[in-house]
Amino acid sequence: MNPKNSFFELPIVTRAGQFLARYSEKGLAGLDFPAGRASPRAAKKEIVRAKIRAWHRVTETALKNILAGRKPKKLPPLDLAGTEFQKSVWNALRKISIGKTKSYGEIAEAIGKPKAVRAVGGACGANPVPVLVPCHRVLAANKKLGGFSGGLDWKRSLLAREGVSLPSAG
DNA sequence: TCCGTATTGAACT
DNA sequence: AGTTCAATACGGA
Repeated sequence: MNPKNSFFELPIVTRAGQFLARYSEKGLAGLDFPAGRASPRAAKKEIVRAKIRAWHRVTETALKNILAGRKPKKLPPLDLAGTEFQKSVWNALRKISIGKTKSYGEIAEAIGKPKAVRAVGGACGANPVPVLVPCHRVLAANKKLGGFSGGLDWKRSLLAREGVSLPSAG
């Protein structure tokens, strides 16, 4: 009985595809982009606690709101596994509101380590809960896209949904 | 300890 | 305008 394996994975079906939310006993621990294939292993036989079902409802609503370009009223509790540095970065990311962007350098300054720009990029890539923790709102200094673990198409798409216009070829 | 990284800014062509 | 290079902080092996 590994506590590590006791994650609950539940699908979230949106217009943009089927996301996969992963919950620990403490809250939302991960969110995966649609993988192209609907993973049936998400539907487990295990009894999902009412607690987690409630979180899942909140997650679903929040995710759909963001995909529609609206600010979610409520987020589920987050159980993000990471170092203190990463958590401080993710916390800073959550302060970026819908439709706004910041650069990696600005995030680095926000957490009091202005030189740690590259490390900030690393922490963004390690973000277990994209979209809800808006790692996609971080651009490079010259408004270039930078990178995105879910694929640059997703980053572009998410920003477009929030009304952010990119200077890409324009 | 060494290597890679979703950076950045400056120098060079 | 595109390319290369060094600086820098952090995480994984």
